[in-house]
Amino acid sequence: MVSDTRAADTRDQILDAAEAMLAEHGYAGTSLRQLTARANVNLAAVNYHFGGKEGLAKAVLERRIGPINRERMARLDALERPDVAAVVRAFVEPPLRAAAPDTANPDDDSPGHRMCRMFGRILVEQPPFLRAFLATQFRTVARRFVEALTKSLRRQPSATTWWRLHFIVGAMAHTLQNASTVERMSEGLCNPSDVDALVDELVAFAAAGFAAKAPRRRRSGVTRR
Amino acid sequence: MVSDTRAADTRDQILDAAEAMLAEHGYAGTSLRQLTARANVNLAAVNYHFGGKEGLAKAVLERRIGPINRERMARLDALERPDVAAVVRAFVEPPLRAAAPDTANPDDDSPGHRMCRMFGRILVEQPPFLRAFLATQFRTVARRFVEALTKSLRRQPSATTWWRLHFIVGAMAHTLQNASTVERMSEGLCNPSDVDALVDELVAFAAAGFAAKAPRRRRSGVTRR
DNA sequence: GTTTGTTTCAAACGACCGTTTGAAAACTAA
DNA sequence: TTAGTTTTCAAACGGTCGTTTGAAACAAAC
Repeated sequence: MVSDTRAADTRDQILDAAEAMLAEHGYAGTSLRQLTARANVNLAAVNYHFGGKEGLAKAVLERRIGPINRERMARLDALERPDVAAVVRAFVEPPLRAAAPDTANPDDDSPGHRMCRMFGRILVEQPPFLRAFLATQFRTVARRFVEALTKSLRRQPSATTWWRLHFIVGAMAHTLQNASTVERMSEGLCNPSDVDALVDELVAFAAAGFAAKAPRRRRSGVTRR
Repeated sequence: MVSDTRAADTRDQILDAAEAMLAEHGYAGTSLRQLTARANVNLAAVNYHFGGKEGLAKAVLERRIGPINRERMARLDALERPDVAAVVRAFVEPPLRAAAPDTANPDDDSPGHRMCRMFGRILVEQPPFLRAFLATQFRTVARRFVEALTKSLRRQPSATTWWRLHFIVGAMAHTLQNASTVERMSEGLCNPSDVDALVDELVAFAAAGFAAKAPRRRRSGVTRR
């Protein structure tokens, strides 16, 4: 055992650079050569510390997902009377909030922004080797929130419940990934940097959507499998 | 001018193969060699017909986005009394519906499924060179729907309106891309192949979210730029 | 048949990819 | 200092990438 800072330093530099590049170019679009150059680290360090590109991606995710999911759980547990909006907020706020931890110096390359874009990106890209990993990371959280949401509405878990949680994840991921798009299209009306407002918007939208009456089941047409 | 079918055939074979591979591996993850092998076409044909990989990607998108956006507009125009749900449906149904054009033979590799996954994938990946292209393709549609939605609620266009349209796009894109995830996590409760049900779910969710009371504006914290 | 223009094809180009290697360097513990 | 371990580094490996090239195959016009 060696209490060395060299290794930890390069590990962190690699993780930070990887987060930035995954946010911008995705997994397939990120090369270890650009990455290590940016991190001022030798190319072989990635394989030495993380075993390869896939291991690096997992480590990047692990470093962020854990704390966020723990905070989600904590917020959920802390709710005394959990109405829909509160549960939705417990679900969407931790990841969105992590986007702007640095209110004093909020620029586009702040760690929070990078982390957020990386998160949104990976959530939708889902390289094959990450599917299992992501599933284990999110399964229990998803279950608990589906439970809490159905209970808050005094309903039974159903396909509608799962669909709606899925929609919320999609809205969040797309927002994290493409915040600048909405700003451009709305010609500045929307300001993605105002995280408070963004969280309020998403919570209001998602809570109302979640509380909506479930669509009546059609006489189903084709049902495969 | 030569009225030849050779050229048109290889063009279409390339486009079909590209659609399938973009759906599965995204832009950066798709190689022209695998692509041309799958299309039974010479490697150089891509550069000959489309000028390169980027030109091919644009052509793949152009072939699908045009019809879908035209149908969105047509449906919007056809609404006599456009309430929120109807407008939302006019927006989300054409792309989702295009996922299952072949009810007689609906398997996972149907053109609709492939197209849909490609669409969802590109919408969130947004390779840099496509950003301008996508913006022009969607700007007018987005404007018209924001108009229609605000009118249906007798409101003024606001940041909230744009945010919510953005959320809907995100929910849709994420669903197109990760339909299998929700099926797995819900342990079969959700069946992404039942497009009718899926459209109803998304419309109910999105319409309710859109009609919700706008969140009251906080005393804003940081407002950058 | 010859000519002209279009489309296909095999081969190669240079560049970049992720990974491996073996030695040098840095550090710890004795 | 010495021995042993951990970490860095330059170099190279085998492959795949997108693109280019020049000749062959093809269709139509003369």
